Amino acid sequence: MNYKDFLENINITMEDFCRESFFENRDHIRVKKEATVVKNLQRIFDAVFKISYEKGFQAMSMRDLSREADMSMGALYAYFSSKEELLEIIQRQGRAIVNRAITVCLDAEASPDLKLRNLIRTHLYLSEIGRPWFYFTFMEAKNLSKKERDEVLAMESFTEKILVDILEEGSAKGIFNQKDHRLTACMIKAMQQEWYLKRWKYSKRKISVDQYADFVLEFVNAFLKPATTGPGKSEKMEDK
Amino acid sequence: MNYKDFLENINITMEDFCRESFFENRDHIRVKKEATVVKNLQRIFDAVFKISYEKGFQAMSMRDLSREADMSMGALYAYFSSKEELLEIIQRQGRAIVNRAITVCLDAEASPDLKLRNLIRTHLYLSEIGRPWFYFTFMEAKNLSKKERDEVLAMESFTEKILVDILEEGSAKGIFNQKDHRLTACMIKAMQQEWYLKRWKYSKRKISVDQYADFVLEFVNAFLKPATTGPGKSEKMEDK
DNA sequence: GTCTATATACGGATAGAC
DNA sequence: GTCTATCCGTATATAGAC
Repeated sequence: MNYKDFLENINITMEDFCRESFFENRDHIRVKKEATVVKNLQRIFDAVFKISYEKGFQAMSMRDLSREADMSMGALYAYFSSKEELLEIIQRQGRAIVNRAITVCLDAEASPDLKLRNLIRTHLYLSEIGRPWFYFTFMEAKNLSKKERDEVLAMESFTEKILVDILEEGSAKGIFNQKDHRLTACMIKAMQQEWYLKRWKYSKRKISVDQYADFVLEFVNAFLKPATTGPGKSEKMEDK
Repeated sequence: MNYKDFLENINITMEDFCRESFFENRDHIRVKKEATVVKNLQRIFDAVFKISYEKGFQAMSMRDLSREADMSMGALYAYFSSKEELLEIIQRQGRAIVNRAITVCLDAEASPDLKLRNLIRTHLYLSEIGRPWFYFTFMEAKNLSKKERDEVLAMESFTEKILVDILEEGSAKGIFNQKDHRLTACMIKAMQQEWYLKRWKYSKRKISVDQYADFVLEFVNAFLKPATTGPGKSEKMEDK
């Protein structure tokens, strides 16, 4: 699997994001025509991501947003009832999509090393498509209400747990080493986050998400390789 | 070296931080008595870190700060001329201290693997002492003026460069492998950042900074170990 | 040196015209 | 559905008393 394959299989665009947001929140959205809502939500969300990337969600005024999205204040408030609700809608919708994509990519039949490879790639590719959202969520999580913040933490635990389960399975089968699986999972997550938190750096250096993913996998596999004290299964747990 | 040794050798306390801030900014600080300034700066900075950790610097009002630091608005403004200046003072002072500590820990005589070990530990231990500052800087860098933001980026490049140099030296001497040193440096930095960005997680799990440092070193070393499959350097534990 | 009180601007949110 | 005009609270920053 590479990024191109991934894009062809999973089909998630900004438009899907907006359309789903519309269906999820249609009770609260005063405008009723789907096409209009989708079009405007797209402008709103793009503007939120852009301004938040530059100076943070808290520092973004509704007037900033109105200017960037090219809509009046009044029009904006037809789509959400408060700035906080806007934040929540974006967070919730993103979580739903990530959740779904991660769950779909898990294949109970595959071997642990394939599962791990698949999961790491999927997460990186997902964060490449939805980079603005991933960055936004990481930076703005602390501004959420307690209830919403707990959801973010639950998400973090959820993805970590999946990694740990795979590592344990591989460890039991002798494919991976017997080190601390939870810490290993944390390192993997740190490397995944690095990709969307420092994206500017990799853009500048022209490192593609595929190159990055390959490197992370190599890095992780070097650590996971079981101790090969004798002439046993010394190499290659590797690749498709 | 472990955290305890580090603490005994390097002596950096919050008070030092405040005293140096005073000397650096005495022109702009209306209060002149050192003891008073140091005491009050400490209250101010502690309060800034606390509130910013909870809701971010932008969302912190000067009234919040006044309440938390137990000083009046008027008193606060005797120590800085604007909220933005306050932010800059904190950022600058922290950078100066980190810079000094990193530079001091470099030992030109040591072997690359020792240098690397030393540098990774120093950075982790430093971020353990100055956790509030590290977290703060990461999260609030985007709120700085362009000039200050460039300083943060320069700092990032600086520490990355030191890592890359060590990796190259080790690589040349056959102690490390021949992989992409810049990407390796990025992975190391990502793992260092993980420590102060997700500190709550490790506190909850009772993982000490020493345990974390050991784990990171093990992780990194597994990757850096030169391929020793046989005579000659047949790399590739990898394919694709 | 520190306080209280206040100037002034800007924030989120809404009413009502079109 | 969208716009303009506006309400009103809260923000930063300062003046002047003590």
